Amino acid sequence: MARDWDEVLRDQGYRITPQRQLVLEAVNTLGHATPEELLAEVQKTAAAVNLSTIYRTLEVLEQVGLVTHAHIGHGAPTYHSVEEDAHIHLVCDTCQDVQSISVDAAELFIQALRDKAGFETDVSHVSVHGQCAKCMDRQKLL
Amino acid sequence: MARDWDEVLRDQGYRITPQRQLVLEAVNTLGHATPEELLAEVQKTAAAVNLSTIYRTLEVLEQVGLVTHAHIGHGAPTYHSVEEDAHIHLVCDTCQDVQSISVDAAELFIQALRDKAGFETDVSHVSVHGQCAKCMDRQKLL
DNA sequence: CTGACTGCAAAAGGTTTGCAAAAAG
DNA sequence: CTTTTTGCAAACCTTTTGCAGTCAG
Repeated sequence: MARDWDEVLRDQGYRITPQRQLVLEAVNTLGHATPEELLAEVQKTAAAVNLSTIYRTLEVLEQVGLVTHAHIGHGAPTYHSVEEDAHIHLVCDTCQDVQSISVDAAELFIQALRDKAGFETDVSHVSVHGQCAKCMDRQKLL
Repeated sequence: MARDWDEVLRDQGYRITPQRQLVLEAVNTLGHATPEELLAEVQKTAAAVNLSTIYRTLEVLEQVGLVTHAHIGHGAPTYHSVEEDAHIHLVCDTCQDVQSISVDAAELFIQALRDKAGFETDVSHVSVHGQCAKCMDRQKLL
């Protein structure tokens, strides 16, 4: 779990700093989180850390492959640990709820994209907009 | 093509204004466009139109079902005519290129989401991030 | 006429940048 | 000691909002 994340950074010429460690831990702790939420989490331990450091750190962590992000709706992106199970976001455009499902459901689809377009999908980065079961039901009642 | 778009608006209690007509025409003309691009297009005809009108108009047009939007990457969303063929966006995270493919490739996937999660996908709103064929090749050369 | 719609300017949200000080190796 | 990284403040970009005037019906 707590891999040699510092190795990964060092190998790419990056330095090890408490800020980077804290951001990475926050991503792992929160599972899904926006930069703002990560800031709050990090500041529980180190109140002096700045938002711009969060952004710069996430950029680095993403570059070396320790985290990924996905765009869920209009607002801020959410960041995930790479160690987490890959998942797909289903975003309900009516109630704004987000549910995660296993990537299994998309296996064939992803294969099709690879075959047809030579496109290599970043599985953890897929978000599908639509309407969730709850909101579908609610609509039927009208 | 030039349907009774005014009917659609009127039926929902909205008024017909030149701005709404121009924005709708711009969406149809441009195919894919961000609010800013739509503004530019509209201003070719009516220079006084304001950006906030574009936003408010798009909201209305989307509500009555005359346009849809999809999130492509970090930046601004792009709007499409509903009359256009539904398509899925493949966004390359390396070169930022966007290609559109037919929704056929996703039929089974969408069916799976419906079965497993009761989730009704808004097909024209799906964007898939990853790496395009060109960038995959380029990477192999290194 | 009356309420919906627009333009304008200001605010809000999210992200980026320049710079000097601090810290890593 | 050199170079990266950080904190801070300001800039930036996109979107939203309040308000007074305008226009569609």
